[in-house]
This record gives sequence, C-alpha cells and structure tokens, in this order.
Amino acid sequence: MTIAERLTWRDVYDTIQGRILDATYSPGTRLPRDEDIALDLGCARATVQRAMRALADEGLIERKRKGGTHVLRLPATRATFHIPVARLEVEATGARYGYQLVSREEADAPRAVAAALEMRAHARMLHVRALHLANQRPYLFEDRWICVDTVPEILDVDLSRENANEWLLQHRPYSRCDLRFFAIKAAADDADLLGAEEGDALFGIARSTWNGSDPITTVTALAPPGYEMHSRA
Amino acid sequence: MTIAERLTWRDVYDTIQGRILDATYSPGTRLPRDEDIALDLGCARATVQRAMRALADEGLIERKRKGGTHVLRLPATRATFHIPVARLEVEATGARYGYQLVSREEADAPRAVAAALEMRAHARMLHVRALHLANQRPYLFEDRWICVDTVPEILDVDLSRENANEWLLQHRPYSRCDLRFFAIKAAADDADLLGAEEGDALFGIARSTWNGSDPITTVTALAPPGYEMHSRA
DNA sequence: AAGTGGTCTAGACCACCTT
DNA sequence: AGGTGGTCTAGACCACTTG
Repeated sequence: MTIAERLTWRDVYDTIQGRILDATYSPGTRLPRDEDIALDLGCARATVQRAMRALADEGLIERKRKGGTHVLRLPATRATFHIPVARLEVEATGARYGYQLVSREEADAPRAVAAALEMRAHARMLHVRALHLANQRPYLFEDRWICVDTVPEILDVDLSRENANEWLLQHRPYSRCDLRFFAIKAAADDADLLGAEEGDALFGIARSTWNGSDPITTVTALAPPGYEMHSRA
Repeated sequence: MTIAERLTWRDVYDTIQGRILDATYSPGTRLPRDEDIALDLGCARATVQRAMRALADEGLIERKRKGGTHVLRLPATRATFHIPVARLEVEATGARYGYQLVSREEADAPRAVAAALEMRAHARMLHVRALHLANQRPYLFEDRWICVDTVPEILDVDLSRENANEWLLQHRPYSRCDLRFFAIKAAADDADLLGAEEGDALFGIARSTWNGSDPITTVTALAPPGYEMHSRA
C-alpha cells in the first residue's frame, strides 16, 4: 500500500505543463475547470489555482471567468532581462570597475528630454555624462538628465566620485520605468569615448523613470561593439 | 459608524509599496512579519503573503525564511519584453503584413549553429531565410536553422507560403528559450535584403528554443535602422 | 442567468535559515 | 532551536463574461 503524497502546486504545474508540451492539451484546447482538475489530481482547488496562475503568468494559458482556461495558440514569447547596475555587471565578470565623470552642467531640458520624461520643457535639469570602465577600458557611456525639481539633493552630490545611477537608485525609488533597446551608428565623439570607430554599431539602452508622476531621470547608455543583452527562460 | 471594508491583496500591495516609495520602509529596512502586518491592516496572513509575493516578484523586496522581509538596497532593474510574432507586430501598427521566402535548403549544422543549440555538429538541419514585410517594405530578416530530427514534419511544410516561425510555435511548443539582443553593422547582403545601406547599425535578435533537451530551432533576426524594442513597467 | 475563475479566511503544518 | 516565510485545505462569497 502506497502512502498518499500531498501534492504541491509545483506538482500540479508540472503535470499541466507536461500535458501542454506533449500536446495532450493542444493549442486552443479548453482545459477542465479548476475544480475538476483538483478532484482529478486529488488536491484543493486553491492549489490548482496557484499552478494555473503561474502558467498564465508565463504566457502558456489564458484564463477568463466563465470562459474557462485555454491553451494559447501562439504562446506568448516574452523575456525578462535583468539590467544590472554597471558596477555590478562589471564586477560579475571579474573585472575591476572604474567610473569617470565626463561632464556635469545645469541646463534647461531640451525638447527631446522633456518629451522622454513627459514633462514641460525648460524645466531645470542636471545634465551628466559619465563613463563606466571595466579594467580601465570603456564599458558603457551614459548621457543622463536628472530632474532638479524632483531630486534637488542631486546638486550636492559629488558626481565625480559617486555614480549618479546608483545614487539615484538608492535615494529615489521609482514607481515607473520606460525602457528601450536600439542599435545606432557611433558618432565621432561617442566612438572616441568608447574607444570604438566612428560608424561602428553600438547597442543603446534608453531608460526614463518616475516616482508617481514626478519625473526623476532619463538616460541613454551606449555600449561598444560586442555588447549583448541576454536572457534565458 | 463606518462599514468595515474587506481588504484585497491589492490594497495591501499598494499600502506596502507606498511605504517603500515614500521611504517609510527605506532601503535595507526589515519589514514586520507577515502576521503582524496582517493584524495591523486587519486581514488574513494569506492576503499579506499574496501581496508580498507580488512585491518580491517585481524586485522591490527580498524574502527569506527566518530572515524576514527586507527592502532591497538596489531595486532589481528588470524589464519584461514581449516579442510578438512578426505578423502580429506589423498588423498592430496598422500596416499590411507580407512574407517572402528567400532561401530554403537542407544542410548539416555548421559549428556555430550546433553550439547555439547545444547539440552535436553535423546534425541534419533545414536552413531557411525569409523576409517579413510591412506595407511591402522590409521589416525583419530572419536566418533560421531547424532541427530536422526534432521536427521532421517541417520538411513537408510549404515554407514559401507559411511562415516557419508561426508554424513552429503552433506545432512545437518549447520549454526553454535563449534570447540575445545585439547591434551589428549591416553586411552587404543583409543591407540589400533590408533596404538599408551597408554599414548601417542593425538591431539583432537571436533566439534558440528547445523542448526538454531536444533542440528545435535557432534564428537570428535583423531589423533595419530605426527598429526599437520597448518595455514599459 | 449561470458558469468559471479570483479572492478572502482561519487554521494547520512544513521547510528553510539564522542565531 | 526557534522564528519566519511557504504552502495546503475547506469553505465561502464575489466578479466577470459568456451563452
């Protein structure tokens, strides 16, 4: 006589995922109600719920009240990227991290910057350009605008020693973040700072953050040729 | 006398998130135990759990048994990108989608392809190159290798009419996916296919998928200048 | 109108980790 | 060894959405 094992939501998850992967539940199929699955597998409905929510979060199934649970025809291809702080990213490779302030000046927000932060133009901003280094070599060049009205203390931070990105993350939590990845030809000055050739293909990351509706900062970072953003799922 | 409202996990979520954003719980702080928060707010512990899990998933807090719940010092910067099927992506912009097979041939896997799929070299593969169009203009060029051993039926699919990507998604669910984004200078033939200039900066997406340990396909897609990958959180 | 998923509760026990 | 988060259960009620 076997001992009745108690199922975990992970067991249920694996079972259902298996049935989707081996096409027992093929694309478009409607799955049994949670309660029937619970009865079938021998666990509580809440346990099935927990597993189903995980499957739905991962884009394998779609759930609707009254409509039931369906296997998606085109599984949602989504990927989560971790955008580490430059220092940690460099140190993770075993290299020595370096930081270098390139320029710092107060200025009114240009139109493009105001637009990126969804704010009025001509707001007072701090414009900072800096270079992140790995073993003395350029790793990432960032061109950043910080909203002085939202973060007045930034004017008192010594940005020649402290990295604006980390200072902001530690002192100004954000509630919203817009992120864009793109490819761009290196302009002469960018190439110079990054130790690349003019015309090289650079990987670009643009990020804007807000806390509530208060704009905090917008930054465009460029990486030298060879940089890759990676995700595994 | 006021009516006692029943709290939802979302309410709890908002409360805790608010306290983190306004620094009531500042970076590094240890939060009260779930049970105390439940008592404090007047709900069941499971409701607090639900909210805490969401906050942990989003990288605002870190939870450890016995260790308790802490506000992260450096909030996890992560972003989820939705990689839509080219057709849907094009149609979402209101443009008309077009598809064009460029080449199709059976061949052994070159070393780079075998490496990308973590398989032995010289496996039989189907090599397909195709162009996705938006309003007749090049939108995405894909260079794909499909593992014939894993997906023998692919040889019978008319890839001049059907898009390999969608066919595979619908017929071969995958359990693992590797994804890379990068920037690359356009080679002469790529530029030609994409209607770009040689040397332009192209945005590249490389994806490999498996079902269990069976390699399915690896594809490198290139987008013409101006393409951006966007995420909002 | 009714079926289905979403959530809340109260209690119990477990598993992990720090002390 | 003990504290804390993780999960399971059983039951109830709610909310959405479809037929």
